[in-house]
Amino acid sequence: MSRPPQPKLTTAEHNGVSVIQSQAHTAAPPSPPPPALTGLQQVPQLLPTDPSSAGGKSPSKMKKPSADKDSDEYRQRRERNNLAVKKSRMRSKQKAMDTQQRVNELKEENERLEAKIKLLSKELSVLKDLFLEHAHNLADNVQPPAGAEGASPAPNSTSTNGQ
Amino acid sequence: MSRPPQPKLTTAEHNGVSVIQSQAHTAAPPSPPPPALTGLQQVPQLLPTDPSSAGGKSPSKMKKPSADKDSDEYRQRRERNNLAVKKSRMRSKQKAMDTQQRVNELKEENERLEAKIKLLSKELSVLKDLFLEHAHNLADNVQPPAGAEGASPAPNSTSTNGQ
DNA sequence: AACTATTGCGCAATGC
DNA sequence: TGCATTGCGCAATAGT
Repeated sequence: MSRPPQPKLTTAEHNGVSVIQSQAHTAAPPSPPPPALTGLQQVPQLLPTDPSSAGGKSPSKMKKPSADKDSDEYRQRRERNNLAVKKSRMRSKQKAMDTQQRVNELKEENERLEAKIKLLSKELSVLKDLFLEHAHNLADNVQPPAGAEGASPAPNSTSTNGQ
Repeated sequence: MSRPPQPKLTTAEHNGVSVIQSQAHTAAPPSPPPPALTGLQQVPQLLPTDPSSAGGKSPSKMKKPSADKDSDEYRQRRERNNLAVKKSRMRSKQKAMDTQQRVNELKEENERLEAKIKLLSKELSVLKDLFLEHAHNLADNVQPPAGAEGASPAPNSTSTNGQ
């Protein structure tokens, strides 16, 4: 909502982005325009009041025969719009970049999560095995053979995880 | 006078994409262009050869003073470039959308993974608890009357334990 | 009704 | 040389 209600013409500096708005949109390309080359530029040269308008239909409509587009307000509006356009495009681009970045972040997180899953799965499987073993021991026999291997040496401390 | 751009309505039809290259790029937006509105168009009105060019260096260079932009090859090149531009922009936009979609997919996957992690964690915790319980039983060995958990050294001998 | 924000488009410079 | 990208301005339109 930060909309500077007052369109102060002149070098407008909205944010940190400097928008050098040259007076005429003669375009100010990054590289110095070759002075002797392509001295062409879009010369709007619009029609002041449409000379060949069909037979003056409803002649009462032009407040100012001399001001339709060739000056003043028109120019001002154009300039404002140009600024708006620039801003909008910048935003758009920024957004695209942000989205891309988000993809990267999400990808990373995904990997992390997957690793974690792997770990947990492993732990689970180990515990389960131990359990089964135990159950077997209990069920199979009741007498612990002296040197029974794989029996139940000692519950020991579980590996525990490292969450 | 020179209203050079006499863009003969070459209704250029390259592909399926109709590029109505009307006389002036008055733009032919999707919606029907108001016939009686905005009779303005960017009239390129370029400068023939820039009179103020530095001293006529290598004067021999203009094959046709009358053909620089107002016709032939120029127009063709423009048209091509316009197509290229359109294509490029379409691609760009498409890419942006794809990226956005990717974000959504990744987000979903993320949620899935997290759910899985939660599940595994729970399972693990259950098993661990069981284990601990068991360990206690074993450690306490013989049935503790009721609340003799302080410690019962009991050199034990793993035996006679009824679950 | 007046503005800004978006969007499609063409032009030209520049990057391969 | 030719297509691809990119910045830019114009105009139509959507959104407030």
